[in-house]
Amino acid sequence: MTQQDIARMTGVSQATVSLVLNGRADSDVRIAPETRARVLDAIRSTGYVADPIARRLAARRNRILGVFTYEPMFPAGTGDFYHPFLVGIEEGAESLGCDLLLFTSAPVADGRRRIFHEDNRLRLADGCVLLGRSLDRDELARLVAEGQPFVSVGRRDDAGGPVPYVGADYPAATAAIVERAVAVGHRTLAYVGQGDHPVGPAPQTGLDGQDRPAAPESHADRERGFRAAVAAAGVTGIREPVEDRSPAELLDSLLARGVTVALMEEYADGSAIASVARERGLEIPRDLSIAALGDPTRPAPSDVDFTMFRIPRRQMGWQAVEVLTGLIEGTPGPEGGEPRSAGAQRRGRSEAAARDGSERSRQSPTQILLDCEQVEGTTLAAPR
Amino acid sequence: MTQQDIARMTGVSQATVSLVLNGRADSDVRIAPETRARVLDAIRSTGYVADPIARRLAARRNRILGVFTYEPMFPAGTGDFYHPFLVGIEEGAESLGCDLLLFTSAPVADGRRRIFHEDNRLRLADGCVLLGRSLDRDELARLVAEGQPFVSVGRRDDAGGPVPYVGADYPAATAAIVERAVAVGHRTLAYVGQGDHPVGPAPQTGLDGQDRPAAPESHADRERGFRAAVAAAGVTGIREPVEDRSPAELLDSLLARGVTVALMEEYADGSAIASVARERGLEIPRDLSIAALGDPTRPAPSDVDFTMFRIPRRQMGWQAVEVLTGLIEGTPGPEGGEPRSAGAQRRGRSEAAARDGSERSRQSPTQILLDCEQVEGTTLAAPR
DNA sequence: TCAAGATGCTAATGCGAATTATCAGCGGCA
DNA sequence: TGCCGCTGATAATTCGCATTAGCATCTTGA
Repeated sequence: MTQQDIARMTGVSQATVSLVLNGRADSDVRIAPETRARVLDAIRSTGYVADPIARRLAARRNRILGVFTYEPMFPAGTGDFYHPFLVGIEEGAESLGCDLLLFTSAPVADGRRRIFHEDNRLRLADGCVLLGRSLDRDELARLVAEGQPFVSVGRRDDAGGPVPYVGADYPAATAAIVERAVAVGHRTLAYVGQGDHPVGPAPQTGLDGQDRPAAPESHADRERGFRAAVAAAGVTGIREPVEDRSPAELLDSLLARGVTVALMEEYADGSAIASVARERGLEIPRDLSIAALGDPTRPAPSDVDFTMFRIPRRQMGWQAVEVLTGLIEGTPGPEGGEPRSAGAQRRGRSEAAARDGSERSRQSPTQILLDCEQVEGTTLAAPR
Repeated sequence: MTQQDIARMTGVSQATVSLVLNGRADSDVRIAPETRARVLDAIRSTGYVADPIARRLAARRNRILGVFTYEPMFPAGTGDFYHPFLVGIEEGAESLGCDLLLFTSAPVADGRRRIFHEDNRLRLADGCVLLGRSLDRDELARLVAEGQPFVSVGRRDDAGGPVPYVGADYPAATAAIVERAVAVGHRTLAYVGQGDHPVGPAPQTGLDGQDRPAAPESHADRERGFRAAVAAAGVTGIREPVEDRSPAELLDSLLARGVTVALMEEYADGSAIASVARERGLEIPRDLSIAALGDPTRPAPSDVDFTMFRIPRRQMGWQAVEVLTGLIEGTPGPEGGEPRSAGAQRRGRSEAAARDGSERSRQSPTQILLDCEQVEGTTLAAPR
């Protein structure tokens, strides 16, 4: 079944079938209503549908959004951390009438999937959503350089150009926790997380050579928010690394240094500390306050009602799709214009609440930070 | 970047570039080694990759597998019931070097997504995996009729022809539970599930008119296994519907009828019964045994260690992909042969353990039932 | 009555690759 | 010399659809 077949059936030309199919009714394209009806009838009766592949080849657009994840898409080990992002992405795609292409074919090299490889299939999609704790800088740079439309879920430092993203406002959310802690009387706070990289207000792009992998932006942002808030409040901020130490050792160190509240980069580490503390007969908000800086990335027991903030993961996914389609539309299509396909009419476009500042221009912003939801919880109280 | 560009750069024709790219070395296609090298160099230095779309148009194959779900793909309400299937599907696709296309663009009509609709995008993929408790018969029939390569995750009755599927062996798993119950002394067993449809050994295709929707195969299969096992053991099998009754009413009915063990079609209903029973001071294995016939489909408390069986969801997903690729390869491609694309070489094909009987022919089976894993649990004991 | 516009549709072309038929050059052999 | 066979590469075609220039035919208006 091709347009040619339909054309023969109805005694018109293939071009006419295409025009009718796409509901073209411009002034320079005229089809008699009865002809149109005849063709439509034939289309309906045969159940013909245009071959999306051929369509894409000719029209340069697909209504397919790619999704690339560095980790497996449906992971077993991350406690469904990625799941909410996908929910949001799916919602976004659905409301826009797009299909989602998961790049499961990307081969794994050096323990992670690679976007670019021989037989790269990126171009199958109109654009691409990137998911993962830390994205490869070089690949990111190449995407930017090639002008491939893409969006990262999660803020990313520039990579040879601004990287479009929809991220969570970790600095603000972390600062808010700090402020809450200070408000109830804490004066010695610890930031407990991976590594102990120097963190400045600016993205730390391998100025010092890229030998040591930088902390993922999501971590660096939290720490930055921590430092700023601590400085602003004039209290003591301590940095505690988690690697290579048992929860018990970590707890010892915290107590030894006089820390009264620990801000945990990773929820699961918070659980571990809490559990060790309990074993020692310590009581959690009383002897040591703990706050988690986000949802668990690794599976963690949920018996403790942590003081924390929640990452708006679902919304991030859905807004990422918004931004992406914006980018795609900005990219010149067939002749620098909007694609005309009738089926491609956007349905249910929402007014993506862009918070990144004023609506400075007609153009929608490509870098968005969303607020995190503060959770009261019961693990933060006045220090003894 | 097109093959044409590469061709100009190296002073050869587009055809030559294509031949080199695809590593063609047949006897009727000869390229001088040095020419080949020159072209390959150019390809590498420019980072050129063939446009998958154009490739598909010409070669008629994609390495894209479609995934269609009747419910939202990443649902919030099903307690991640579908998640393991997707994990398996992703694994399968990855090992085969295929991408996954989620048909999120399928519009919803009458409360469910439809496969067939104007502007159908099924053909984007080489084949399609179907996911969902109950698939639409008509759509299934149409898929069969059109010869579209597809596989259902979960057994399906014929629909105008055999439906390829990878399902769980519910009859056997349910029968095993019955046997375990009988072995410890139960004589009056209840099957508690939706509806109360007559169930025969054969698929009940609307002989009686399709007015009343048939039970989904997954339910019918369990019930069939139940009836058969009960009959074989010579004990009493009772049918209890769950709809329109509170767990309390259901419990009353079970006890009134002298049931000593309840086999719960749906895990969550088992939880509900157990909790009501406890509230009344009944003890669960002692006063009433309960077994769940599969993993929870709806979110359910997991505090009870149910006697049950587990659906091999992940494996089902991954085997479905296996079956699907088998079907796709069976379907004649360009000229009834195997596609030649160099990139399309299958990697990591496994010996899909087909249990559906002997290897009767070269052709791999398209209807597979996998064993469920029996879980001992603590909710089945001898009756008082 | 005739140019000027509408109207309705089609031929032709291109998208980027795969594939096939064909062609030019070159030894070797009779 | 002329024919054959072999090598290496290319022109041409195809896939199914979108798009545009343009060709008839039919109305108008003056």
